[in-house]
Amino acid sequence: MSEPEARPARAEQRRATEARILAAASRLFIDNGYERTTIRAVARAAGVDAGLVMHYFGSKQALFQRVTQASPMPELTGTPEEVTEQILARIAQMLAVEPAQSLALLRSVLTHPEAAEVWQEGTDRYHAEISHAIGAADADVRAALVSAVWLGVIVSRHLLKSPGLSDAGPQLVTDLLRPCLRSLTRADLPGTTG
Amino acid sequence: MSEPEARPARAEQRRATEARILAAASRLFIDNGYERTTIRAVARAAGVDAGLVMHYFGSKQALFQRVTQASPMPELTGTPEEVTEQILARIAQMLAVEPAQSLALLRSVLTHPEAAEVWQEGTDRYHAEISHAIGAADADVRAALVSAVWLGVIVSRHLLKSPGLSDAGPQLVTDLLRPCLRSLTRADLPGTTG
DNA sequence: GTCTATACATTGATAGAC
DNA sequence: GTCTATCAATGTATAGAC
Repeated sequence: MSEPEARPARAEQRRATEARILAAASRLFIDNGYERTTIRAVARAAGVDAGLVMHYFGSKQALFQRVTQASPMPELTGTPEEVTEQILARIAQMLAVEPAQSLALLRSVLTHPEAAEVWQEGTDRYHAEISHAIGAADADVRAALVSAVWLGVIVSRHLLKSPGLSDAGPQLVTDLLRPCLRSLTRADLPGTTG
Repeated sequence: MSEPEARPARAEQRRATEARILAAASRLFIDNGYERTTIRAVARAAGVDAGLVMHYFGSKQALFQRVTQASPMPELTGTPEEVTEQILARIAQMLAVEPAQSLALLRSVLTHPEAAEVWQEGTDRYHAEISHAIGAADADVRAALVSAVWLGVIVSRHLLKSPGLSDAGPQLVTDLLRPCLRSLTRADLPGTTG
């Protein structure tokens, strides 16, 4: 093998270009979804040629996977109350800063089959952990509802940009959401004082 | 004007064909969304030609509007408790039978700009009514959260077909959802007995 | 390592024959 | 009232020049 240190700039430049393409693709996938995001548009936004994008990532779907692949989430474990707080903390985090990978996936989850599949896999483990913490007969329904609430809040805020929710502070939102999620994760209903 | 009663079958056949096209379009828009639904596929499913679909509806977007135009919903009004029950009743109804117009719109709400616009208009009035019933300082955030929960539940059940939620009975779901929504529509938190 | 040129399929939409 | 033929545009993906 000849001098590997002779051309360190080559690999570095490649990584830089690749990063620019990924950033541009992420933005476009988040804003416009899978179908409406074209390779040409990604290339233009990244300041490169469309052929180069294909050369680096192979296909549009592969590029999408690279953008949406999320780091494995930490486990949800403990009592129902503890799990609820872990979920609330996670929601607060996703409200504070835009979760790029999740948003890119969520934007296309209703219209791109591959995105729906990845989403399913992710929520399956999620459901199992919540359901296990609840431990009631209808735990699976409750876990699904917790997941549905979480989905609705993130989608409404970041993607639909619902007025009144996109401006609200994470602290306020999680405070309002706490009793709501508590009622879902507690097997015994606290009773409605009506 | 010559005999208008001579050809009653003409108009009737046209209505029948139009109805078949609308039914096919509805199914495809619900299942695949706006982008992935092609005029050709609609025509094929309806057993007619693609040109005929264009001739009847003018454009793909016009066809989409015809499919997604919903009958105006009844007002939400009364005390927070009453409004909550009205929302729960509406959710129960949408869980029992597939709400075709809403689902066609919801499937594309994240990826089709026109769908997002129509959705916005619909939820604006919704928010105003809920917010008015709550009448607290953070009423707009609460109303947006109620809407987010509603969105998450319907999407999870009918579009994402979340296991554990797509099988559950409407009665069980609304019973589980009641304390959750109550906590959002009551300005005074009932307190978490932890 | 980057870009040009292009093949190939599919789309929405139009014009006109029957 | 229904269908055939076609247009113009756009998409992904590939081959090859620089």
